[in-house]
Amino acid sequence: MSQREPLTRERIIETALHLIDGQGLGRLTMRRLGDSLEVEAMAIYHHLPHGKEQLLEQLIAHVAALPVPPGGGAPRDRLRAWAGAYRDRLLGHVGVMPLIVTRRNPGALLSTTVSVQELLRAAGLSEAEAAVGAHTLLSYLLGEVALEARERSAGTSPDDLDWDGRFLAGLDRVLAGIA
Amino acid sequence: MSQREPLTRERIIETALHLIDGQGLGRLTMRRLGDSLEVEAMAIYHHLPHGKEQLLEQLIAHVAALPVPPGGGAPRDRLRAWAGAYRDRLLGHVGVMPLIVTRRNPGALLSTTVSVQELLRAAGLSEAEAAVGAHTLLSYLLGEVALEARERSAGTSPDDLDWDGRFLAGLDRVLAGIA
DNA sequence: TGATCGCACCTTACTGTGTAAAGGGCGCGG
DNA sequence: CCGCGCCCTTTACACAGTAAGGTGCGATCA
Repeated sequence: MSQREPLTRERIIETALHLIDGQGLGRLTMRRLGDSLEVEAMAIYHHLPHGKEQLLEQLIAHVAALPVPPGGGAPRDRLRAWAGAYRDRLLGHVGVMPLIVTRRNPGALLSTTVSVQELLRAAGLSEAEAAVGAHTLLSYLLGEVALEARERSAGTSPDDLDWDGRFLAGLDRVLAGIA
Repeated sequence: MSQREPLTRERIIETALHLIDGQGLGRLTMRRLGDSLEVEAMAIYHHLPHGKEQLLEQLIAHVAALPVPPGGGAPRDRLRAWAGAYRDRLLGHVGVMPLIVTRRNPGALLSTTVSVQELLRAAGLSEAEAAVGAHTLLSYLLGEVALEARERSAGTSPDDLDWDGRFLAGLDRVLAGIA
């Protein structure tokens, strides 16, 4: 009895994410993660040979990869919708933001950027303009969420700023310059 | 002989910054910092009672506080000039970026934001518009530099992207939506 | 002058971290 | 029934931050 389900890379990552969401990035520890998985810490290395480095990389990929969904409509509207969804995703895992913004990660953010870039390209912009536009939008979005996450990670937030409104207002200003 | 100069908070912070710039944030250690200062690690606690936490806080304040300089000229030009200077400052200490973007810091970024906000206010924008504008510009700037820093912290950069050009192009698009 | 005191620094030691290395044990093919 | 290989555990190490208390030296004052 009490058959625990098998240890897999997916289960490790999801548990780690859950741990971060519940207790904060600072408390994500190999041993604690092991405890949550009902396994010794070293068992994790069997599925993630490069240890914590690899774990964090996977976490970034899991949270930060969210390309613009295909579909029709005005480019600006599609971008606005996507940006809102992306921000929600990121704010849903504020603890991972430091990793996303900080750690070099080949691919995770790239795929997202590329999808934005392609949308802009399809909307008629030149390759160069699309590249600048995508980079600008992603910079704003990540910067904004990072600032927001910073503030929210304080204790009970005494500042009841209208983050949503501020984000949307800024987003419109940025989009105006892009598409 | 070999009188070492007295240990002060300023000397500690500058040495720490130098250490980060030279070896990376990951190698900033109390003991290593002590070595650089020719002092035992615990001596630092006499000048920074809250230890590493306080040290990092001071580092952020030292690097991230750079208000818009007073002066005349078109608001947009002043903002463009300031943004370029701020980015240079941040890129001059890429190792500190993770701290700036990540750690809650009461004041350091705030004073900078406020100075931008006041410039916009003086340029004729309403309080609300100025707040949104300042927040948007700072979000873009920090996001852009964070992405840039991430990429540059890779080994010898094989990607010879024109970061400066991209930053300036994006900056103009953002400024167009603000002032 | 000599005793006293307190500042600035050092010594020691503890907890917690990531992870290398090697040891089980259990199921499965021969 | 044997041995092998996959997963996991055990053990151990170097290094992190820092609490607690000791130490020496210059300044102060009788």
